[in-house]
Amino acid sequence: MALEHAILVSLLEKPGSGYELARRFERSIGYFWNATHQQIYRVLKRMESDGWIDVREVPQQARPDKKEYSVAAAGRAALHGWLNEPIEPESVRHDLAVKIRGAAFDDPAALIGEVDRHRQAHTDRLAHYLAGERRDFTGPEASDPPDAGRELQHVVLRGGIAYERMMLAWLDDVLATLHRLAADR
Amino acid sequence: MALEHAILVSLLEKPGSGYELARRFERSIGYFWNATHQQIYRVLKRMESDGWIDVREVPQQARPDKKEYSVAAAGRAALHGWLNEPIEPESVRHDLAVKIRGAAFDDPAALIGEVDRHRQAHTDRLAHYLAGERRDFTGPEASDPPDAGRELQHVVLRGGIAYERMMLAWLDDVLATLHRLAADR
DNA sequence: TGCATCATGTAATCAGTTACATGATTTT
DNA sequence: AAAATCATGTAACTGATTACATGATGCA
Repeated sequence: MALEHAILVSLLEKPGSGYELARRFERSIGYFWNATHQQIYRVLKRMESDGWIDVREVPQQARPDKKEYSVAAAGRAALHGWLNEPIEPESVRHDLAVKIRGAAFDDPAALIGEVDRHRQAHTDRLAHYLAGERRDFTGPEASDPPDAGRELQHVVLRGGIAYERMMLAWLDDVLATLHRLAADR
Repeated sequence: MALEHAILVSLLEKPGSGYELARRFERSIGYFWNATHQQIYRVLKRMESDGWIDVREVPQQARPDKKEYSVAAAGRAALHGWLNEPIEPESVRHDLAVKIRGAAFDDPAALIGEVDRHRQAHTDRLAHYLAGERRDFTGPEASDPPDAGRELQHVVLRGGIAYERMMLAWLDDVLATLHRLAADR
């Protein structure tokens, strides 16, 4: 399990409340890791009682108070342990691939709309990533010594960009195949 | 949930036992959907009691008897329903991406070995896919009318190939970044 | 007045993983 | 003699999803 670790990394990058973490998981981090607020609150509670994170009550005006979490020494140690422990190259779950193979036993043409929707979603994500890259990773080049955090965030973002581009190309391939099957029969 | 549906598709492509399904999930299908035998046996039982699949006891010589499952009318209907119901473009979980960002708060160089291991795993998978493509999708071209099942299986396989190629290129990018950070500091 | 945002949670259920369990045959 | 393959399952636990619940402020 690694939701704990994803939270640790996010809190090391910037301390924040459960609510803020949930929003980060919806946006940036959420593209390679997702979690709902219910899940996050539960895990934060466990992490706190395990001494991985510290809490600080932050009173706010015109807003409910929030609990700001930050990483404690034990949390850093836990992250260190996890980083030095091998993980399995993840086996993905591509629902869409199952649907495509399933379409052989149904109407392939009926899938076109669905694939189009996915294509649109990936187009949007790609645009979102590229905007983020332009915002955060252009301008003042490599400081010396280089900022490791910045470099590493950038390489992860480049991964997201490569993934979306690959998906778009593949979805075009899928659409061409579906159209071909719909045409000649 | 879609394990049921993945099983339906697999059984439509070819009826088989729980054990055989588990093996298919390890090999071909397992690259875009994974499931253990325990999970599969449980789901098969539920699907059977829901009337989605039929069972046939197959006695074998020199081997334990097996239960061969095949898709019933209700199962086909369930698949049809699922195919015509939109699914969310999946949010993936990239543990490795979390580790890479986490390395900013630890030693980036320590991650090199791990990333190398992943690179090797993806190289192996790519080779496996390409071998499968050569075996199953070369030779006698487009029959007329084309075999929809074959075409759709091929386009899914092309997706797997594109994914592995993208990952290899990205992991090279990651390795270059890690080496750079390890060198100048 | 109604909806969105900020902020936190509980409870129930469902899905997935790990461990345990059995037993024959075939291959090294 | 030991390990791998074929074949099926149960039990316990952990993780994830969905539904329910509350309550203030600010905007249209």
